[in-house]
Amino acid sequence: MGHLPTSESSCIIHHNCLAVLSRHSAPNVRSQWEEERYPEGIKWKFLEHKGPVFAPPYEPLPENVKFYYDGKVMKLSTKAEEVATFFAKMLDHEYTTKEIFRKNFFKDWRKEMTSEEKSTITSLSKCDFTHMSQYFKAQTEARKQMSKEEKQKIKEENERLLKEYGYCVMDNHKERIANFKIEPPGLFRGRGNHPKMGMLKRRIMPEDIIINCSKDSKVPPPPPGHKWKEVRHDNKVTWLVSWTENIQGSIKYIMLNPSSRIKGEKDWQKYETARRLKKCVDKIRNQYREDWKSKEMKVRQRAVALYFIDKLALRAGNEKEEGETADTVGCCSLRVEHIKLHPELDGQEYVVEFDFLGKDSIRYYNKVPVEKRVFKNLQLFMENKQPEDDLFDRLNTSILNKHLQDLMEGLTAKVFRTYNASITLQQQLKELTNPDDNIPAKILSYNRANRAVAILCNHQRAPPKTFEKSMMNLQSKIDAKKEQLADARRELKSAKADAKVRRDEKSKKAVESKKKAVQRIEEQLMKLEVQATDREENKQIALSTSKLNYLDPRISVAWCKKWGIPIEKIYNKTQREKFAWAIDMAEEDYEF
DNA sequence: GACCCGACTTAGGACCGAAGCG
DNA sequence: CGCTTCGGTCCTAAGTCGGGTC
Repeated sequence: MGHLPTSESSCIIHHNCLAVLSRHSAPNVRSQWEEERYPEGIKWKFLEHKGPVFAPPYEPLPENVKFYYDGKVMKLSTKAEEVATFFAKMLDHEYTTKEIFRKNFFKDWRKEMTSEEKSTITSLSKCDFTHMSQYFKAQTEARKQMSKEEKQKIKEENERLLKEYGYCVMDNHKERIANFKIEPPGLFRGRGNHPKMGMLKRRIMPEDIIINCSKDSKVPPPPPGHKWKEVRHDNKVTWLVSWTENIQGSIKYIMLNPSSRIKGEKDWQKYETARRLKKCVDKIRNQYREDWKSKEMKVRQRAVALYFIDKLALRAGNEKEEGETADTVGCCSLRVEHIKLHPELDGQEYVVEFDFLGKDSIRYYNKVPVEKRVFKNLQLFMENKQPEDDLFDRLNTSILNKHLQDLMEGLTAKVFRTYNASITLQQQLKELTNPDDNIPAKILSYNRANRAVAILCNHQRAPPKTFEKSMMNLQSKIDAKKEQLADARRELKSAKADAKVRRDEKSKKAVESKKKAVQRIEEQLMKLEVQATDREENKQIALSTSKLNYLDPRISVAWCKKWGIPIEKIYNKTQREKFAWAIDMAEEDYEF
């Protein structure tokens, strides 16, 4: 295998290049630099990789694992059996009880059956997968029980695969690939109420695969007996491998890891755009407030939508094809049924109550007081409409983004999310960091600032399955600690009384040690209570998404430098790799 | 301007090994 | 030591947005 360097050292160079540039440069210098290296949309000059790793082939079940139809044992053809195992593996999941899931699955399963199977198996409810399911559970159990040596062997095999296929060379750099393994076949599980749940996600073959690499590279060979769909040499894109998936008909890609030069630069660029927005956001805000009064309905709708995007960090909200995906919306696709207007609510005037499902079917629920003009406009937009009608019927993301482009080069709806997230972090850090705090307390403040952003962006998570239980465990620990404290206090009291009577050194010492014990227990109790609050506050909030995608890492790096916090306390290894550019370039006085 | 497609970013959940705790 | 909890990684779905076509 030709050009892949074995040394890691070649990776280091590019971060320093970024750092050197950034210290002296205004944001636009960078694009000049980029233009020097890559004229008009060229992403690389050299690209070589080993191609994808395919999912392991299907291994038929052992003879003794039975499938039953209508109470009778039935031996399935290999293809039908494979699809049946997908269902059997999900039997415990409530998915498999859902009407749509079952219907979609059964339809696709039947396509894999032989004609005899098809004529026999006519009802999913007569299928009994429990024996298969038990077998897989036993397998999982067996895997857990594996010896250290066996586990080590698997680990080594994975490392070998990573070493062989997990890297590529792009323009003199050895780079880590993000997802070099092809997605295995299985049953599609959409998020939320997805109309396609349960459909068969088919096995991807070399014949489905488009390879992208440079002409002067060593083209990866397809597996023996197979051919690639196509080999192309397109240096205007960053992907190495692509294929078309069969559920939505969309294209999937193999691309580089976030630590790569190409991703890092893009990330940097994203934050630079957000910083440019910072410079003109006041002007833009004044503008959209003016537009609330416009004679043109289209302009008013645009201005109200933009206000929501800015104030509430809503997503743009592209139109979606009905029936193809879960019914979710963003700002421009809000419908009348998603908001309620309250002229007065809980002592506040002009409150808008939002209730809709956003990306990933995550609920957005918020009651927001808005300015009178916005409120009146919303009333106007809703006049003579049905609940299922679009709130902004004269607006879509393309109109909005074209307008934004006129306000600032490179401005789109999502830049507001990046801008507001980053500026919020910066403000919150300033506000919450207490210089006298020790390091753990400062980190707590950091997490609080992070949390403020996560709430703004509505980054939620399902409460961990064991949340209630673990909360109860924690509570009983707290209760136990309280009792312990009460005991310790009683002991202290009696020791004091004792010392008063005896007046000797020994009893004085006893008092001192009891005092210390009380203090220690008080501290432990406080720690537990802080932990409980923290956990409760974090119950439904996911911090990682904003940390990874919305917060300019230079803010965090600067904060760490300023307060002497080791960067490792804020970013783990993966995150440090992704944000290497920022760690290199940000000084303690960095301002977003 | 509606529609479609391609390329890319953003997203939450499953899983698993390590750390923490009694 | 055995249990629970935590944190990191992997996985892949679901968005955004620009460009092309008609």
